[in-house]
Amino acid sequence: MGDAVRESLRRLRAGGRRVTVQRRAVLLALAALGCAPEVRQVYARARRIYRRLGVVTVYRTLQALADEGLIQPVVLDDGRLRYELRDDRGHHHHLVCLSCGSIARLAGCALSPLRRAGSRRGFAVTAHRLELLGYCGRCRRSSPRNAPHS
Amino acid sequence: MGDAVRESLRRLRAGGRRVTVQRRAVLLALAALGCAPEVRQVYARARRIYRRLGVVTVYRTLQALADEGLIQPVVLDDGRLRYELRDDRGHHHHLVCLSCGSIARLAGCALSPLRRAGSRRGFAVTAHRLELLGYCGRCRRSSPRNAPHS
DNA sequence: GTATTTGCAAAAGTTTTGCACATCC
DNA sequence: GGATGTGCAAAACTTTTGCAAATAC
Repeated sequence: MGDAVRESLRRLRAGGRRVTVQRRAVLLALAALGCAPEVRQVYARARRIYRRLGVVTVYRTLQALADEGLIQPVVLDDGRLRYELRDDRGHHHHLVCLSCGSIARLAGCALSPLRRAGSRRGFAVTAHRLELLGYCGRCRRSSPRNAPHS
Repeated sequence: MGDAVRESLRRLRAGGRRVTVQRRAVLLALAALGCAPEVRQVYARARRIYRRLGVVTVYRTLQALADEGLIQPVVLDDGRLRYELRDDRGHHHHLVCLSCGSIARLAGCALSPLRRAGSRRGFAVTAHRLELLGYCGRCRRSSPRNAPHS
């Protein structure tokens, strides 16, 4: 089990929540899946770890983990619920490939001019969401596939 | 009827599509609603213009209008489908209030550093999506309400 | 032992599809 | 007249909720 998962379980317990096989499975699935998998993917993966897991439990577990601040909800174009593990590399955005749907991490965040634009209009910016859409290296080399991530 | 709506109808016809009461009603609703209303809001509003309108028609009309490039799909945190009229003021982002859910237009777009970051990784950025979340002027003045837009 | 968590079934939503009828051009 | 659109009902999905049984601590 990865250190990140072990640490999450510790913090879960510290938050007064119980550690169960189901929750461990969901965390392991999130760790294996990387950037912003959707609930159904998490469910499928976690079930390979604990066969008897139900979808409902996955929804509730993800909600609980988000409440504890251990995972981050992410919404992309398809509008489906996605979550990803928060790690010590901190805040980041995503590169979403329009051809194969792959999602990669993009460090860095140059939004100060936009935040200022918000302030000028009396709007206090406390968070933001940004995704860059386009074509990943692999798809640019081959002919683009027909299945955009939406 | 606004010029924007009249122009949209013209382009719709030019695209080989038919102009119907329903489509006119949907366009008028979009024009009245402004930034990124969700389908249900469009439906409610359009029905005030043409009583016998069905939701299904709204979904199909919005899809058709988007295919013609007359409206722009927008996805926010709640994951619901939203659309807004495209106008000649061009590309823009949104200021979304976490307290009252209001959505305002934010002109300007300073993303070149991020686009470059994408290119460095072999990713060709062709589009992006950005929302700034926070509290609008009205909500900052009063005590924030309990109903975030999600 | 007790509060928390799970799983099932069922509900609540949103969005899509099939098909007969209407309507635009 | 013929292709395009509409409306209804019903399906397909995703996400939420109620409740009895199971389980963590």
